[in-house]
Amino acid sequence: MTTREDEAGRNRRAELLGIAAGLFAEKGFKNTTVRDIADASGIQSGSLYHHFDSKESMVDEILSTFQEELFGSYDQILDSVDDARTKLERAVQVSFEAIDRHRHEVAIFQNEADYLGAFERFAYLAERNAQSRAVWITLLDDGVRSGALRADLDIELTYRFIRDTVWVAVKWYRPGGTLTHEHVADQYLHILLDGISHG
Amino acid sequence: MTTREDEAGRNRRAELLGIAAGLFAEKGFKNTTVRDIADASGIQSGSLYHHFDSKESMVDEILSTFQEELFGSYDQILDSVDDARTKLERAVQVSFEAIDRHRHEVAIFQNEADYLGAFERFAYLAERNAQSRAVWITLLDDGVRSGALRADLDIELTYRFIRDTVWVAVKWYRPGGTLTHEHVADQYLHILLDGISHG
DNA sequence: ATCCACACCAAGCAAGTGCTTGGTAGGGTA
DNA sequence: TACCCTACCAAGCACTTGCTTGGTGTGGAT
Repeated sequence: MTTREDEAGRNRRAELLGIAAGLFAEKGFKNTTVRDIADASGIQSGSLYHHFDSKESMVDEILSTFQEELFGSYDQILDSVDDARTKLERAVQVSFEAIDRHRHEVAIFQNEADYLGAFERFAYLAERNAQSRAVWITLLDDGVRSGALRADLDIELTYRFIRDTVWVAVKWYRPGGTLTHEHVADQYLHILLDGISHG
Repeated sequence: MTTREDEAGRNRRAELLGIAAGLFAEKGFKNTTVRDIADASGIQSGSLYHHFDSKESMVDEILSTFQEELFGSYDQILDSVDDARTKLERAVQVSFEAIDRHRHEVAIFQNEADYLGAFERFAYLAERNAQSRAVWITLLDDGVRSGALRADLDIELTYRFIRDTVWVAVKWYRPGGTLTHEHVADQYLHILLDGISHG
């Protein structure tokens, strides 16, 4: 009942969720057993059910918490007064930052969205997907309209290429390695905006 | 023993493998049960073991057969007398063609390479990965050396971006839809080579 | 007519799955 | 002291998993 106890409880929850997120990202949701999570946490599998209703509710909490934060960042960009090109650049940068700071969550979303999306409980995943598409399409449309981007772009395909290439980086990017997420974002924007061909 | 029986046997094998590939691609290898495959094939789960040793040997056959074909195509490109830019374009085109013709196989490789690669039996997956990297790095190096590509490219990052964006298209590309794989390859090469920014 | 290989079925086993149950040690509260 | 709450354990239940076993019907060859 006291504040101290609540905090202790929350910390333990967060700790267990972090361990679960790492396993879900590495091995997949279905392929990670409750016993795996318990072993990695140093407790018995049954004890997890003191903190969580089910394995499903663990991913649920992991994904929804992360997405709330991510889309908050996107909204800030859309609401800003920057020009179209700057907004596009910031959206790419924010995405690579998310990969840097929340790689487990990003990986889980990338790998499990299709499977989990089939359950009613995870219907919000499809909504977030549509929301994400809306963000990028808006940025690209504004870019073309303002003259910052080529007028002959296939917007839909361009959106898919950006989305895919950004998020799939979670498969190889490792924070603390030789590459910073800022550097990766810069290089990617250079390729995306200017191409790789000479002149 | 006769040729006719062999052919019938092989056709049935291929048919069952095709069904299995579709399920593995859609639901994941571990997440697809032997009973799922049997149900989709209209037989009992035990009957699959008349044709195959194990579930593992099914993916094995699916992946190794596909990779043999794909890398044959890459080798043809490397051995050709085309200039560097043409080779790069053809490699991209061949990859999108593979997505068009073997989407299940591509999807399985993309999704399961990490998991399966941990087993000795699938060590060849890591080798193929290295081989693929060698192909792209060669193409990019030649491109820079010949002046077709920008000299300031981060080759390693560029390779990752190309690889990721090409193969991840298997997640949304559907043969027989409004987009042909040739169109997608063209658009992608346009973005990759010239960028999306105006002028 | 007999044989036989092939493709399949019906039943079930051992291991692993998510989750439940009844209980306990320990620290804070009244 | 008596009480309660939190975080955990030990055991196990119902179900699913990959795979095995012994058997059956059928079509072609002899």
